Amino acid sequence: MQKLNTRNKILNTAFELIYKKGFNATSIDDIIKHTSYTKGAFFHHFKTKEDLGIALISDIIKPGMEKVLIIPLITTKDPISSIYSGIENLLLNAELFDIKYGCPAINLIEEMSPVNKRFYMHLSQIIISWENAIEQSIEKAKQYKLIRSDIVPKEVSCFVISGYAGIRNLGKLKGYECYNTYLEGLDKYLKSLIIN
Amino acid sequence: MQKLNTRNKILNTAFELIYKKGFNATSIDDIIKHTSYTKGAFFHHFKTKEDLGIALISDIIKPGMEKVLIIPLITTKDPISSIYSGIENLLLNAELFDIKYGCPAINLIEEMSPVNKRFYMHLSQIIISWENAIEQSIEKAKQYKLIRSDIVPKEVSCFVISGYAGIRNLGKLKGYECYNTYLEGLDKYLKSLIIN
DNA sequence: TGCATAACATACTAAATGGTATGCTGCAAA
DNA sequence: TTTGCAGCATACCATTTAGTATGTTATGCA
Repeated sequence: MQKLNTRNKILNTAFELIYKKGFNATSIDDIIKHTSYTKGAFFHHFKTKEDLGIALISDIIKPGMEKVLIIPLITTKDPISSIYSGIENLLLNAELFDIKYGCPAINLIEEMSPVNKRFYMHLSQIIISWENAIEQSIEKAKQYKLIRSDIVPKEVSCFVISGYAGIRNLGKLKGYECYNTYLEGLDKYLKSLIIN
Repeated sequence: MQKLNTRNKILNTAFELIYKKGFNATSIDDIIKHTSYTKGAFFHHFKTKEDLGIALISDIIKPGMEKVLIIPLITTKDPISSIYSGIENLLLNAELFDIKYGCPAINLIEEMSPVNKRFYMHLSQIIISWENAIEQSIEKAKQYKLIRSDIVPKEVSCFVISGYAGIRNLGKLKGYECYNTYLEGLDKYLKSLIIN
């Protein structure tokens, strides 16, 4: 559990604001206005606004994604349904998230990865970890004879991850209805991999 | 064809910059610096920066999406392969686009639709048009007995559109390789709808 | 206890930002 | 020929921005 020291309080506040408004559109003044601290505290704990963004990814986003999407995949005995339930959990059960604002990680990929190398590197690492976890799950499922032998792990991970990223985008326009529609589609797709 | 008057020159320049850097991160000064005009010209043709953004959607993005994704679907005799080829064209053959910067429409949905009602309305309209075109194509394909009767049009449109949006996001991190991987997956998915 | 340093607060700055006020110029209509 | 206005240019402005300079206070440690 995260200790609620000053740094983490600022970080959590920044996370919520940046999640809802975007990184560039959220000012440092705006962040500290939502805490009990001042600019001195902010720049004592973070050298630049960019550093805050990177800390946000490392300390909040990355652990959050790993907890829901990656750890379960490593430990499970049922890889296919774990791929599904990780995404389902993230879509339906993440209390901090609001469908209107999508997924913090995907938002930052969209906004920052093309224009900032540090953001790009750190965000890439999260997605690569997820990819690897999915691909290893598929391999595992192959060994267990759970899925067809002609399935290409990299294709599945690409299809699953882009589907998640996309529904987070579409959800901003269409609301919860499309989450369920997408989850049905994902379920059918994953089941189509299984040996009959 | 767009007449290259002052307004359209500014609009085209703004489109390129906003496409690459995002709406908020692109300043009016930056836009006019890339044209032969000044701030007076800008505010003569656009009341506010927001108005420029909306004009960008109406005059450039919407017609572009309609031309590649919607018009072909309305006129085709082969709905399923037209759904595929529209996306393939947009991914591989749009010269103005760079995989690093994704899709202008998807970018604006991500950045602006949660925080600006006018952006939300105009961008929604584009996606709804695409949805409708896909769903009507699926209906048409059903009538032609090309696809299974149990296929739900809304599910297909949701799956296809979110897939496109998602691969635009993932592409920013992973480059062209994943476009081809995704297109293979899309092809397999669409063919799974066809009657054997 | 004394003291160094961490942990903040306050006040400030230079640059950038969206937008305005005002002026000039050429052209079309009367 | 004059007049009005579209189509710009120039100069300006208030606000916001990330970041700094300089303090003050708390705290751990010798």
